[in-house]
Amino acid sequence: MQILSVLQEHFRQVLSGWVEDPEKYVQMIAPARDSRNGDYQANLAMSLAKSLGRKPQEVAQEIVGKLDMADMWLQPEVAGPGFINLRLQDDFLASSLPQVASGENLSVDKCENSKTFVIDYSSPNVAKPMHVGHIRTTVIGDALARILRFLGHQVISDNHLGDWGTQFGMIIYGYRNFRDDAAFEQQPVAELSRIYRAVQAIVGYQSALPKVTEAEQKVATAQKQLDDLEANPDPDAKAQKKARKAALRSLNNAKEDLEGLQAKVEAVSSAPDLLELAEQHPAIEKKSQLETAKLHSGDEENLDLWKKFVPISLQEIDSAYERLDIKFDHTFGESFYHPMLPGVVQKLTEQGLAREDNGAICVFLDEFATPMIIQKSDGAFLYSTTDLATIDYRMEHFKPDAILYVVDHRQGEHFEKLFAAARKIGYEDVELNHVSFGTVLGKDGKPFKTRSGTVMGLDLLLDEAVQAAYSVVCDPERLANSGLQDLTEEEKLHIANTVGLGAIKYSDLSHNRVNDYKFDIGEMVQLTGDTGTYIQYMYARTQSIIAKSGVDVNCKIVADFPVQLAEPAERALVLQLLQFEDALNQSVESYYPNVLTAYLYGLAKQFASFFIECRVNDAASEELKQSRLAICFAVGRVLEKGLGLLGIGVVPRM
RNA sequence: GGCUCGAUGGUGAAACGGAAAUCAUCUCUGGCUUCUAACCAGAAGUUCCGGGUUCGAGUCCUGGUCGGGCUGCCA
Repeated sequence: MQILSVLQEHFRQVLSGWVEDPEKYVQMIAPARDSRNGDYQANLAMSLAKSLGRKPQEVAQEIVGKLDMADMWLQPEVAGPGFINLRLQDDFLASSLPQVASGENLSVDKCENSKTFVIDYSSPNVAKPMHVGHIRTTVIGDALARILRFLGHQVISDNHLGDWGTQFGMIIYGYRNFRDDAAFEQQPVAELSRIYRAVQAIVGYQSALPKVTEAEQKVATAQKQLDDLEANPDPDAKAQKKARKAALRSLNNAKEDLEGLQAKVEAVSSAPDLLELAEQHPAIEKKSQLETAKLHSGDEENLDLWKKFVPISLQEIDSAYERLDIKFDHTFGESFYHPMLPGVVQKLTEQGLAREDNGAICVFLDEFATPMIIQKSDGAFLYSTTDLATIDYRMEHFKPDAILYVVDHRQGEHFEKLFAAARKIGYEDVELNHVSFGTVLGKDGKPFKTRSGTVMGLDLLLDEAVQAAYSVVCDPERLANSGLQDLTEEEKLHIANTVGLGAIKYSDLSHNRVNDYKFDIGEMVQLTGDTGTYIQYMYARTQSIIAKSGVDVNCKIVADFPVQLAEPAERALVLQLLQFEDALNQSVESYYPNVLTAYLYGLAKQFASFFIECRVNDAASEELKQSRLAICFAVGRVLEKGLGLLGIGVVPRM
């Protein structure tokens, strides 16, 4: 049940007919941050008093006097400047636990106004290797889809594959000119990947090579400027400082540019086979672009190659999804929308929403200085064109209330323009939301991205996480100390897999998505701290206690166990269990999965306190033992379900 | 230049405008050897700086500083 909404309803009844905007005040009720201030707190009396011109404490008292909530609450208390502190009755908590322990949906109600969501996430480029950057969109999108579904919403997940991009020109060119037939026969995925990387490296090499000298000069110039500045400082100290800073900055920029170029050159010049190819195939970028253009204009040979390559690349992508347990309802890639693009441009032009400017077809938007270009001067369409076609398609076929785009924050402006254009077209009722997220950084704080072709492929990354999990969780000494020496190697591998993959997902989801975050596998699999591993471990402990109880604990039996809340740790734990639904709702309100991870971590920690303070299997009485078993069982269910909604599995022993 | 996002103990993070800023981690001290010690207690802050709004500001507004991103034909 949603305790918060029940509580808000009590206040709504008191406030309506008394104040103008009761909703505004009802929103000021929240779970107490500190248990010393009750279970929930209403912080509305202060601001209400202000608008009424009365004393806050007096107003708080009056509200408390009018509240009728003896059903499940203790008498509210007014504290401090006018806080109303609310505490649930122990009887209510105790009698509600069986619903969590036995109820089909863990006492979570299906929401009343179910909405239809289209969630657009993951969207890898076919034929480009997947890497760490794809994890965030995939994991966040998947978690949102699962949570919204569990709450009773209709969710359509759509993987907007990049299957029509310029990478195909590169692969087609490479395939024609330097494929290894035997390799392609045996391992087509690997061979295509090799071809793609080779062409990409050569493109980088050929474009970087002529720029190196210039970049070196820029570094020298910047260095000289800085030296001059230090030799002849500006008499004005402040101006000098500013000028020096600017000079230092441009020097650093120049150095970074140069290093980037050198890395690209180095990547090829240090590999004799690539160097040879680079010399045999000058202007490979241009040639690749021609192949792409041919493909897009319907050239049959290239189209045949495309049809041959796409399923091969998809195999690799699908195996990653399988490992991560990710499923989509639809996978409409860019190629799916390609035939609709001329129509989109034509329609917008006819409606007067788009017009030609400098050879390109643009949609001008009042809020933006630059237009959204929907057709290039060479006639080619862009990402924005495809996105508009996609909105058309989704609105027509899915009739959604909301479309969520789980895409990194660099595309913020693109989506703002896209949404503005969509509204102009007439899609005004649908919620269009860019669920943006920050960059994944390496341990050094720099973007965890490809520098000179040294990409950490997704598969390797997952392997590494599983391995790290194995060494932490399956450490022989630990297993011996924990009574787990009987685990077979197969079981250990299963545990490491669940823990390793869970660790990556949890780490990603537990960070506020708008911030950048550092990707550190070692940290993620730690058994202490705010990690998925810790929560999985606490789950295993609930199961371990149940297994040792000698009682066949299951949903049906637990429903009849009497619940006692003698210890503070028991009460706090049960309260937390009943707040699961509140946490889920808050989590999807603005699409922040870290709200749910924080809840689960809190629950796990609360269970750890309970574990220390409340003996279960040698409790003072049989009734107390049953009560505590019911609590353990409910905690296990909520942890399992909560992690499950994040796409993370559990194991009974670890 | 314009737009935009960020800055919180040494490190990494959390906090619908609410009370005394919450956790983890490192280091140090002290505890158990009890259903898995993966635990418990103690030691760290001018929430980047200045103004403002508010009964109340890490949170909102404004001006700086620093950093990331975007900025007409990439996605």
